[in-house]
Amino acid sequence: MFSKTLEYAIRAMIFIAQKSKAGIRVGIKEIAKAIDAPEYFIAKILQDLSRKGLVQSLKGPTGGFYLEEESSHCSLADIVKAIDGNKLFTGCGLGLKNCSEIKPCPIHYEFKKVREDIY
Amino acid sequence: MFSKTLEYAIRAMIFIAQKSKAGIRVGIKEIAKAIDAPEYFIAKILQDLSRKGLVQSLKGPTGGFYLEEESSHCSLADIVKAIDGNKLFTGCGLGLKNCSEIKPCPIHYEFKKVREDIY
DNA sequence: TCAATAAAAGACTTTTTTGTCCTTTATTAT
DNA sequence: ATAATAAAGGACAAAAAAGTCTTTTATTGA
Repeated sequence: MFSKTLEYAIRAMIFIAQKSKAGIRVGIKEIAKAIDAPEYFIAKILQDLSRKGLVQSLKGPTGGFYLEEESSHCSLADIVKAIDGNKLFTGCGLGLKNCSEIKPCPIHYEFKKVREDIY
Repeated sequence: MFSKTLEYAIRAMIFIAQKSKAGIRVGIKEIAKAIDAPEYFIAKILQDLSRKGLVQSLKGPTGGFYLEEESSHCSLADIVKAIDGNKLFTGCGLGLKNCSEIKPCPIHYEFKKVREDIY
């Protein structure tokens, strides 16, 4: 369903959100341990999400990752889109190029329901 | 959502089912062209599905792939399970090992609904 | 029986995803 | 100022997925 990268990203964002709500910034090591993900790998992922503005970070001692008020309303779909683009929400379930509402593939409407649920 | 292998598998199975309904066996080349998939790759996939009994095949001239009466009732979920195992239907949406009904992950119930829809 | 045909099987190569390490840059507290 | 800390960035390495090619085996029709 979701790629490893996306799984780690969602897990990390949830963890950071919880800590951030309590006013605490968390470092990569703590995050990696808490969500059971490879440290250097989740670091890369968070760097990416940070550049895209979904999470905030601060270098140096007492630094770490946290969510600004604005970022704390980020949805699961926002994370999916930041990591994998929105092919999950716009692409055909069978990967067909010319599938559309007018020319639907055999699973078009069922898949539409699934994708809307994820959203 | 689905891997390329799975996408091709589903597309091929649908195509074979249609042809088979008309009593026609179809060869790899025809399938590959019809579903727009790499010929040798879909060959591998169908060999696998053939071994697992989801599709039938016959070698030699006039040979090809087809569905027996029995196989023609195969569902999309059957194909998913044959290719990817049933991790999509039993695993946690966030990839957590210890997620369960008793100890659900943050998206457990939403994901359950999605997976049931796919099924 | 033999040549032609088409799937099965096995060995590959390429690309993508996943995971790791090392150096640089920014920040803090002393 | 400076030493310690922690994220950012870039360069790799390993594993998995996707794709290709060649040889073998089974079947058919002439």
